[in-house]
This record gives sequence, C-alpha cells and structure tokens, in this order.
Amino acid sequence: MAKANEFVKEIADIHGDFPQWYTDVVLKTQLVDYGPVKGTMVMRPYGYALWENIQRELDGRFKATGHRNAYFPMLIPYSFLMKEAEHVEGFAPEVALVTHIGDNELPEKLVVRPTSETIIGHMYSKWIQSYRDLPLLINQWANVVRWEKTTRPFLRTSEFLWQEGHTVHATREEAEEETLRMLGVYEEFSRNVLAIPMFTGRKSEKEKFAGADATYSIEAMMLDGKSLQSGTSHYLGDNFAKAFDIRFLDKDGSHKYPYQSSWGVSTRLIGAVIMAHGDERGLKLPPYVAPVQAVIIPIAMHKAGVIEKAEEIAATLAKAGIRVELDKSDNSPGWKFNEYEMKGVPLRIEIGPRDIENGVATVSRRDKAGEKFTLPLNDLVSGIQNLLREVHESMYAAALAFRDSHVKTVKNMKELGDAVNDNCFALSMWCGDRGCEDKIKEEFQATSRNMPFDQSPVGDKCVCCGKKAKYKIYWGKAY
RNA sequence: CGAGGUGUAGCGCAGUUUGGUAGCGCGCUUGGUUCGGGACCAAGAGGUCGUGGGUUCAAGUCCCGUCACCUCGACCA
Repeated sequence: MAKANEFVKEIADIHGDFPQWYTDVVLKTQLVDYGPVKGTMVMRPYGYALWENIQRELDGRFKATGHRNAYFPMLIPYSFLMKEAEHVEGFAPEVALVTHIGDNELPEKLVVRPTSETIIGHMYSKWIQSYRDLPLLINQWANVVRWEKTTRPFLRTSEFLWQEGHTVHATREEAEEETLRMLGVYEEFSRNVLAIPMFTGRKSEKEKFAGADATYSIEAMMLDGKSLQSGTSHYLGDNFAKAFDIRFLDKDGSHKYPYQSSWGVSTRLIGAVIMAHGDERGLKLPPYVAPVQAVIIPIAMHKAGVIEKAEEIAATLAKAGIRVELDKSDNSPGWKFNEYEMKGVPLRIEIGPRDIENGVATVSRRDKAGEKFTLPLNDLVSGIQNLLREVHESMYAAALAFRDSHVKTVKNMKELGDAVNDNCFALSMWCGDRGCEDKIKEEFQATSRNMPFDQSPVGDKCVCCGKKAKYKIYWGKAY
C-alpha cells in the first residue's frame, strides 16, 4: 500500500494533477475504450460486468428499502429545465441540445437529460393527487449527458451511467429522513461491497446540487490523497414541487406541496474502486463486484489429466456460485499470472501435475501478490469462499488505515495548506462563509468536501478568517 | 475560449533538419518446439504517411490552408 502510494505521488508529479497510470490501467485492463466522440467511453465487457455487479448489489438494497424502478425519457423539453431557477443556472452550460429533426428545426429545443428531476417532476404532478399516493419511492437506471470541459474515464465522462432515485413525501421530516437513509445505503454498500470507507456528511452551500435545499455526499479518499465525491443524496425541499405544481390533497382536506429527495451514484464508482485499491500492477478488485472472482490457470496443460482436473474444479466452484474462469489459452502461465493480476482478479488458482499428485490447488491472492499457498482439493469451495471474504476484509482494512493516516486536524491556513499539499484531507472548523471557501480554493486548489454528522468541535475559530466557527468540515483536493 | 504539443501498420514510435525504393518494437496469421512468474525458432499478412491545395523530374519530408486529438488554465456525479 505504501509502495503504491509512493508510485502514485511520483507519477502525479511527472504528469501534473492526474496520474497517468490510472488511464493506462483502465485501457490496458480492457475496462473501457475511448469512444469516437470526445469524452465518451465505450464500456467493454469486462468493465460493464463490473458495473452490472454494482447495479445488482445496489438494486437489491433499493428494493429492500421499498423503492421500485421506472424509466423516463432521455429527451426533455427545454422549458422544463427553465422552471427551477437554480437548476437551469447549474445545468444549462453543460447540456446537449437537440434542435433539429432531419433538416427541420424543432419548435422547442430538447435537452438530453443531465439529470431527470424536471421530467420526473412533470410526471409526478400528474401521478400525485392524494396523500394516499405518498410516499412515492422510485429509482431509475439510466444514462445522462453532461458536457464537461475536461474528461477522465469513469471519473468524468460526457455520458455516464447511473441510478437516480426520486422520492416524494408528505412531510419535510419524512423527506429529510429518506435523504439520509439513502446516504446510509450508499455508505454501507461502499463499505461492505466495494471495500471503500466513505466520509459521509453535508455539502457546503457552494458545493450543493443546483436546486436542492441540502446535499449530502459520500467522499472517498484515493491513494494519492485526493477526494472523489462518489455519491450524493439531496433534500430538495418543496422547490421542484412548486416549480412543477406537484400537489396533494391531505387528510385535512387542503392542497399541499410535498417534499422530495433525489440521490444517485454513477459509473464514477468504478473510478473510485480503481483509485482506492489499484496499484502499479493494475486493478485490485473487491471480491463482491469482481467480474471474475477466481481464475484457474492450468500448468503444463498438455500433460494428461490437467485440463480435465481444471475443468472439474471450475464446474464445482461455478456450481457453488463463485464467479470462476478457466483460462485454457496457450499463453504461457507467466503471461497469464500477470494478465489476471493486472485485471484485478482477487484469487488465482493454479492447477498442475504436482498439485494433482498432492491433492491440492496452489492459490494466490491479488491483494497480497506474490504469496502462494495451497488449499486441499476436497474442500476447495469453502476454502475459496473464506478467502474471498478475507480478501474483502483486508482490502477494506487497508483502505481505512490509509485514510486514517491521511487526515490531519488543522487550526490555521498554513496547516491546512501543508495538509492538502501533503496528499491529506484537512479537518477543521469553519465559519460557514463562502468567502473563506473561495480563498482556500484559490490558495491551495482545495475544496470543502463535507461536514460530518459528528460535529463535536476541534476548535472554536474558522481555519481561514479566525472568526467564530459554526461547522466542522473536511477539505481536500478533489477529482 | 487563451497557451503549448502531436497526427506515419491494430498499439507505441523512428524517419522530416539536408526531398530520392515506407521502417522498427509489440500485437496478429501459419507451422514447430515449449509450459510452476510476461517462452523460443522459422515463414508470412498488414500503409490513401490526418486532410485539401501548391512547389518539384520526384514530397512522409518544403510552402499555404484545414481538421482531429493530447497537455495546462476557468465549470463538474
């Protein structure tokens, strides 16, 4: 881990702010390819399989909390975007517009959705009449388009895949509760599935979603000490309800505006996985989302019985629900070792004449590359299942230890600057003024990440202006 | 949009200064030998040199235009 971090620092120094190894790894491991249009990506099967596993895990959690999936159109009338003042201002500069069909100009421009609050708001105003229609708990899996100026595979692409939850509640309290519940789902998912510890908390006014009353985020620390906003959950108040005239008749017989939440995570999570766990050898995928959890590499394939044994083991593991792949290609074993380590496959199982003779398989863990040990063939399924769990736990522990050692509590601007320039997050008190946030951005290229729910103070003065502090907040350089 | 850079085989590049047969590495194909940490031998396939025009007996190379992409600064899941 330490070695990987040194490597990242070194590369980061050479190539500016963004580590080149990241792009190299993404391309070499065949997660994605560049698309023909700048800033778009083609998700290759290996990368898409990773996304499918993330989807499946998340979707199960959404269902378990009472949500249902639906789908809304990709094209949105431009006028919809205009209905919520802050929302237009936030998104208009980066939306793609459809202006023509063939040679005919459209009477009204269409927006390729950058997010779906507006079209969903429009539909919800038709769907919701009574308090009996609430709460309305809906999620959408979709693609969105945001034309950012600079793009990075997974971290910031012109088009990306995500899920967006859009809920409607009769009361403010219920909507706020939902906002925090889903933030909690994201945190739990990150910890138990992606093996990434997240800082959860509220974003500053400056950093919040255009049109929201409050935005909460999960923030992950990458191995170069930078922050990646990995998911957000917004409390929308009644802003969109008023803009789209969503009203319900309450028990007391009066019309009321409901309160809403929206929340989303995207393919950016794949970027988080790469940069929170990966190293100079390539990917290090957390077992519960790895497209291939264990790869079987037959040794001396031409010798009698080797292939047959490897196939038998593959079938046994697959039957037990382990995502297993047998590589029968005629590449040399050494080549295969490097290939699957680069691709981040958590476990490698070697099976050769020597193993068969001894009734074992030779196994190696990606998170502890180089170490080899043996497992008895007669109990391989539980052996592999235990190892997958252990790999997950040690990956989480390593990420947490790294993060803990890269957070510094700071009292003044010098300490804050030193911390973020030393690839750390800074935790400080803050007066809450936009001016101080702007100043920190200007001086150190660091932005506020979020304000943790545990607001027990680490001082009483703002780190920047020295006035009485209102909040405890994390700062960091971010992707 | 401001500054800089690059376009030559699937990928990475040399060749451009000084115009003269289109090259190298990896990958790919075929055959053989190998196989416990990125194997080796042999034979092959693969090119409108980003693009349009000009100069010249002759242009990847020189001149003019144009397009695309990359890096760095202002916006962002």
